[in-house]
Amino acid sequence: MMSVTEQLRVIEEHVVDLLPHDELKKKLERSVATNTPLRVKLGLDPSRPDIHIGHAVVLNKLRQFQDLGHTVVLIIGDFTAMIGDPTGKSKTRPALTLEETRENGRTYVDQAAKILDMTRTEVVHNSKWLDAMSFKDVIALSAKYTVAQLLERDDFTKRYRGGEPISVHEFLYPLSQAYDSVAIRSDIELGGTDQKFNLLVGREIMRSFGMEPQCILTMPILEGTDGVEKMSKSLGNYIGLTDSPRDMFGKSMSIPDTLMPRYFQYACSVSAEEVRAFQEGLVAGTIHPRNAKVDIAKRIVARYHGQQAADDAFAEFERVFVKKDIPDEMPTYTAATAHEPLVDLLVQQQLAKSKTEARTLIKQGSVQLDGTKVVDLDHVVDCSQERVLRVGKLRFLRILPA
RNA sequence: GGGCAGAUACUCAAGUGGCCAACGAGGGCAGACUGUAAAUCUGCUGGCAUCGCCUUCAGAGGUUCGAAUCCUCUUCUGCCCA
Repeated sequence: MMSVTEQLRVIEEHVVDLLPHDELKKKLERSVATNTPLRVKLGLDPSRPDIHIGHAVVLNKLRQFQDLGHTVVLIIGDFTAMIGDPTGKSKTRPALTLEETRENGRTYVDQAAKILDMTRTEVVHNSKWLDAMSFKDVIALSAKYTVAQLLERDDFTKRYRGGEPISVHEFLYPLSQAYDSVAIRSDIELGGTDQKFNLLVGREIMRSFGMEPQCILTMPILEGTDGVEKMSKSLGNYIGLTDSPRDMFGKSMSIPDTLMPRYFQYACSVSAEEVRAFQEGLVAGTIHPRNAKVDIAKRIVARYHGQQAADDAFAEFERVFVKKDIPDEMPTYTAATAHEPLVDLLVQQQLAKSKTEARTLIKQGSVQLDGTKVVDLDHVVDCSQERVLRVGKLRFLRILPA
């Protein structure tokens, strides 16, 4: 096992908050002295099963803990997901059944396994202890915290001031998450910076249960490919861990230039020195912005699909977007008849949502057949031979004769 | 329990009897340009259809030649008083 000083150096890299620092040091010292790994907690929300490179920022940090010999405890929030939404952002997130949350939890863990060492990972469901609590237990738990303390949370404050509704059960989420820490005897809990409040509640609750409080560690919330909102599936600005190499590469290339340092630092598994060199190169102009972005895109693809896939994705990108050629692979459609009206074809193959949209696309000159723009709204496609239909920059369809 | 205010398209937000498929902003999509699916500029953004028609402004009724706009009830939300 590494020395405490060395461990701290690794742990601190790229983090936003690490509180309280000296408590963690003590825990590490004890861990080394007694040869006992720390229990490192991460809670997962299984209401959305797909994880993206934003989640990966925290998962990478967990992996570092594992490489230092510590134990990761993944808590699948199946109980909390059954009840509904904690953030209040989406007002009517549907409550899931226990089975759905279990299923989502499984796929989540499968994806997390791309990053974590599963031999050093415990996976638990919080329904195990939360479902077992009686109403009396819940009241006893909620007596340990005050409304004023809960209202300190940023989004509660904002909503309260803004006259937006806050349901009582939303107050219970931080408490239930805190209780998770009690249940698994957490030494340190990780999360995004948006979780800071919830993580700190965990400390208070653990203390009131007579336990040594956990330390907390937060990682930055990675912005999505739009460069503004945080990365999330529902906003459609995410790069999924299971995205194809082509999509991963293309999405990476679509980030704003200003975001490149962030992505380089948090999505590319690089050292602090590399980050510094990268930023200096950009500022000094010795690194061309486009090459910098290609570098980032390649690293991200290589991280999840391997170097070969990264090189292929780059070559494909060059061909399709720089040379305006057509991609290697695209969806195919076998024509039902020899002649099909273009508008119907677009809708039927989901290249347009409605006929009106299909007509708009044609009018705007976005539709190409074998590289030639089609502007006739009533165009009938001759499907007696193989054709390539293109809509916009991204959507392709190979049409095969009947 | 009482009083007041509000509910508009993906989001925010105008619109208070006809000129409203509904201003504007964001988002999304597309075009031009480019170093890129970046930035910038421009267009489109309910559906069907080559005039035009159909379905929308929380829900259900009603008034009217005509309503997102007026009335009644219902549902939901916020604020104040208790």
